[in-house]
Amino acid sequence: MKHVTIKDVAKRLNVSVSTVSRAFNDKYDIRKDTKELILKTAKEMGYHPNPIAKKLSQNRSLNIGVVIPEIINEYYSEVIIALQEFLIYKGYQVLVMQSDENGEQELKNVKTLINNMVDGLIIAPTTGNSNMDFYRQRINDGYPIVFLNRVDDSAPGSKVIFNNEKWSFFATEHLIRQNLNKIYHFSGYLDMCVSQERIQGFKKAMNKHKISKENYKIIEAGLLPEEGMEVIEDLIFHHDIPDAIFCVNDMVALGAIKKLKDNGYRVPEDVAVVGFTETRMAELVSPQLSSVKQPTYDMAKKAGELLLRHIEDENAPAETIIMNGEFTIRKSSVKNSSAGYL
Amino acid sequence: MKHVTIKDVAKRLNVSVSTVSRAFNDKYDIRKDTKELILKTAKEMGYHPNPIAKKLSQNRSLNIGVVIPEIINEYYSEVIIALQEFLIYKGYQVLVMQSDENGEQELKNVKTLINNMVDGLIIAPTTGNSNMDFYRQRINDGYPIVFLNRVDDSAPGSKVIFNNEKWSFFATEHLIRQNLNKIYHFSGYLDMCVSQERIQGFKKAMNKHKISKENYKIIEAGLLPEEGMEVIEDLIFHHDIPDAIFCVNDMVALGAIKKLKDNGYRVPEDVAVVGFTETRMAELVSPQLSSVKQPTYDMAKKAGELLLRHIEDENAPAETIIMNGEFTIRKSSVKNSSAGYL
DNA sequence: TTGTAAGCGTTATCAG
DNA sequence: CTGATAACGCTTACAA
Repeated sequence: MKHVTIKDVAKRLNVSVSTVSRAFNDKYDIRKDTKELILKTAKEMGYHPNPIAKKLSQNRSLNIGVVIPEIINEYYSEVIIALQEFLIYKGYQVLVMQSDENGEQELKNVKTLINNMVDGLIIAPTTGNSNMDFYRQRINDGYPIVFLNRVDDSAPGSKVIFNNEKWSFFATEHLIRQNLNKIYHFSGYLDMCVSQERIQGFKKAMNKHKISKENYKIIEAGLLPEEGMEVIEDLIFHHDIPDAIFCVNDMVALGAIKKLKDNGYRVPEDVAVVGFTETRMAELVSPQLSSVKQPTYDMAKKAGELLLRHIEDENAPAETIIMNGEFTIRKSSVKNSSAGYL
Repeated sequence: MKHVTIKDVAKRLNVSVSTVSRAFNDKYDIRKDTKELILKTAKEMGYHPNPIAKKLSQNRSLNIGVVIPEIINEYYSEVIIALQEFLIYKGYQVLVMQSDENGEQELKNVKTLINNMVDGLIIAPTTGNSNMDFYRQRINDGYPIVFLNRVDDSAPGSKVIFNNEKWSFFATEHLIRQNLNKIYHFSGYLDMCVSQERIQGFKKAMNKHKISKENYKIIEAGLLPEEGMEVIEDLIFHHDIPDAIFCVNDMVALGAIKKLKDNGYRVPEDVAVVGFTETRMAELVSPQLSSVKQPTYDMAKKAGELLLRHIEDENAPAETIIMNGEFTIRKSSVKNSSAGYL
């Protein structure tokens, strides 16, 4: 099973390898009929240019590395789909590696990809953003990196992020406007900037509506359903059930709803619940889950575009793109549906 | 930002490139202290062997291609995680491409990966298995390919598959044993072998228990929640609601449950429902969903092992590994919990 | 328009 | 044990 090489084709046609090479890269002058002949026989012989050799000689790989915190997460699945669609169309391969929400693994992934000569990286950092110094260095060295989500304004270089604060604010206001008394926020891990931003939005809404501190709470939950459940169990244990809960994401919200129901609380009648980062499940559960939807696909694509710009032009300026979303109100958060919120 | 190369290191230490190369590949003789010196200075200089060059000169890429039908699916997320874990540990990179449940895209993906000189492929074919002839050819040519899921016994080469028929049979029997009268199966796309196998298991259970044909039905739904919903709507429209439904997967089951509830049917009291291929959601919804669990992680890992065997030994015999699972009974399928099924 | 030959960063063969 | 040097398959000045 030998690979057919450029030499074989050249020999067969009694031309030089450069001619064959040129036939495959139309930026050089070459007579039209020789080109066609070469392309035709090459095809017959089953010749495919060897990308590895190409990479070596061109010193670029046409590969883009994508590093995500975890793959078992609809959000990042969608990111990968979007990135792949766009980048393959642009002639790049997409190499995906996942860090399992672990900073060290993330650094390993990034190094592996850099060693494999990816032309650029799109990174959604893990909780804690522990490798920012390393990234800052690379970016200063001129290595094309674009961050997606999971970083804030202060991150170096280009990035595409979601306006978490704003939409967290809206989601919270929706609860406040129903005159609910006690509103709790189940936040993500506190060392994630995304969590912090959502917390800020929550607080801002509380301040704007002059809700006193006794009437709201911010509780660190996490990102998983189990973590939402645990917090609820804890609250039940302390007889401290709020009128509404705004959760850092849908998974935590679904966990919370499950445990509430298991314990005889009705959603939304007893406790209204709102999620974030709409998953496919939001519409499938009952009650259907109110949630903030991010333009995941567009965000990823934007990140891809930005990255290509950096790859193609060393001096392209760093850009920060902040995107907005949508808040979809469904049953889980509307206590009194006659009030016109649905 | 020039890459430091083996030459730079050699020059710095006044040794030859081969010596440096040898220092990094311990299969050759080299004096211990020179080796250590080389390694040390190489590190200082920030040298990393360039995998691309390595690939070119060794004529292998240390890359494995993985082609999956869709990524926005927990099952395949888990597959990727497992494969990555195992293969990275073995010194390989994992390139993932998704076919979006489209045979042509799948073929493109496979060709791209082959052109990129992956050392082998793990493929979970899309619905219809339309590219089997192409794969058969490659396999005959000696190209290492292992199929995962989505194929049946008849597929060429090595494969790791799930015993769908058997576990579909068990799940169906669980419903029959509750003396439910009318049991319907919401199947996957009929041109998927996985669907066919699950249908076979369902039928086998019906035959064994001598259920007459008027009392069961097999309805093609698909793989998505929406498709489960549609079928339910149709049944409601025809006043044809069964006592139990066995669904091809959890997503269809969740869709079905949702629509049933929306229309005032209670699950499991009115209609018992069973899913397949346990997702994280199975435990989160109410009622919790009975489902068959596949050993996804192990299946993927096995596929990885098989592939490496083929890569390392051209003459390794093709193997077919059929794996078994677990059936977890939860509330959604137990009409009378006092009967001891829970 | 085409050919020659150097180079991309490694490994591997063969002398020494 | 170490050094030259020819591959690996392709691109790209430079010549012709």
